[in-house]
Amino acid sequence: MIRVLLADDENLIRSALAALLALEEDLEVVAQAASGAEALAMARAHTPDVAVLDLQMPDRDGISVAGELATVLPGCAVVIVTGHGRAGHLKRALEAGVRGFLPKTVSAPVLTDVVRTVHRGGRYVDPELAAEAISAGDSPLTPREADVLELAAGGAPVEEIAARAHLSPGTVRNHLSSAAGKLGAANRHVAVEVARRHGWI
Amino acid sequence: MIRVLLADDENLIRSALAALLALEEDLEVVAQAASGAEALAMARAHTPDVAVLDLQMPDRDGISVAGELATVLPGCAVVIVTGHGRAGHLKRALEAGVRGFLPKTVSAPVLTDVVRTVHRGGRYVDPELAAEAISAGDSPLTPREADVLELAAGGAPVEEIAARAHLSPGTVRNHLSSAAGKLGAANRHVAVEVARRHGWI
DNA sequence: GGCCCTCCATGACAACCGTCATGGAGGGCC
DNA sequence: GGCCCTCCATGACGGTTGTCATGGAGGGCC
Repeated sequence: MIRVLLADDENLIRSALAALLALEEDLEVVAQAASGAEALAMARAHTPDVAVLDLQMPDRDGISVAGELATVLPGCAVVIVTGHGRAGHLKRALEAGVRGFLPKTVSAPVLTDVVRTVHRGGRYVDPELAAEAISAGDSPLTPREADVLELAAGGAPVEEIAARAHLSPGTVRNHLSSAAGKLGAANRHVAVEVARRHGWI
Repeated sequence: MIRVLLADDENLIRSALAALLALEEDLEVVAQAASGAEALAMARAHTPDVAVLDLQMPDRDGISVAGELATVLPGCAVVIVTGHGRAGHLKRALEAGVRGFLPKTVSAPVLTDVVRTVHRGGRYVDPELAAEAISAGDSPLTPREADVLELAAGGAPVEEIAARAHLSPGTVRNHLSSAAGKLGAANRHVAVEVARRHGWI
């Protein structure tokens, strides 16, 4: 019997996934959590074999939870499930020791199979996402460019970004321009979109 | 026995919800669909009693599907389920004849109860969302302002928006400025964010 | 009809943003 | 040390954007 921890902030989805996993005879959902912090607490309390984490949770993302889980409970394999599959997230997840990475578009049997696979010590990442991650490669943005672009994500004017980053407005414009050029974007706003789509910010 | 149609583009979530509903003795999932068009086709073929539709689907949103369903299959009650609950969407959904409206954060028993409620002819909207919709009120944007703001959503330059809307660039700027003013936004990009958050575009 | 209101459309002006050229700071390599 | 490279920072220039004042079109109301 594989003991599973399930974490997702959307109660309906979490309950539904629990119902789905419970249909399998060799799987048992021993704990559920609605946030990253709760997931860690539940993991300590119930020592599950496999943790299935949603990527997006209100307090912290599933990847940082996975990273902490790797030190707290090394024997527990982690599977990340996400609505929007971004190549950058996959890369960060694998660096954090995640053993399975799936978009929510996969069919139900895939999830149960992946839970079994990672429990046996195997790995699984969605083939389409893997291809995208390989072709996309690393982020072309320098650290400052990524910082500034992130601050620009809310649509803030340049001067406000400059104040927050402790930079001259001219420097901010330059970083934004450089980032937009690297991302093939006509202006910083579409640059933000592109970077988000790739998981680079 | 209540015959249910389930539509959601994320296969995993759809399967999980199906498993959840199948646990209830008085509910039966008679058809599933991964897109709006498929949902309509399935509805014609299987004449379900209740349709549970995701708000966001690749081809068309759940509300437009609900509107068409109301004419094609008047006896079928519609429940909309959504990840991000926006007040504007709720309003549009009710105008389209939707009888139930839920965010995915609700607990599992709520969904099954709502399916039963709408099947009996009742209605249900999430209380928190209802309160937000009432306090938020109608969109303050004029039709043209909403059109132009929607075209600006991708970060396109003004001239491109003007070409698509068959307007002068000056007029486009004016509409954007007016919309931003009404929304309390410093520029059109945050205006887009605000309008999206309220479901006005 | 006459009046008022909102919405739509346009152009002028100032402020903002993207691009360029330039130079300093730090790390890898011979 | 000397060289080269990338990253970071700054200011000047031209195009784009946001704001304002203005006027026409259409609908509701007396």
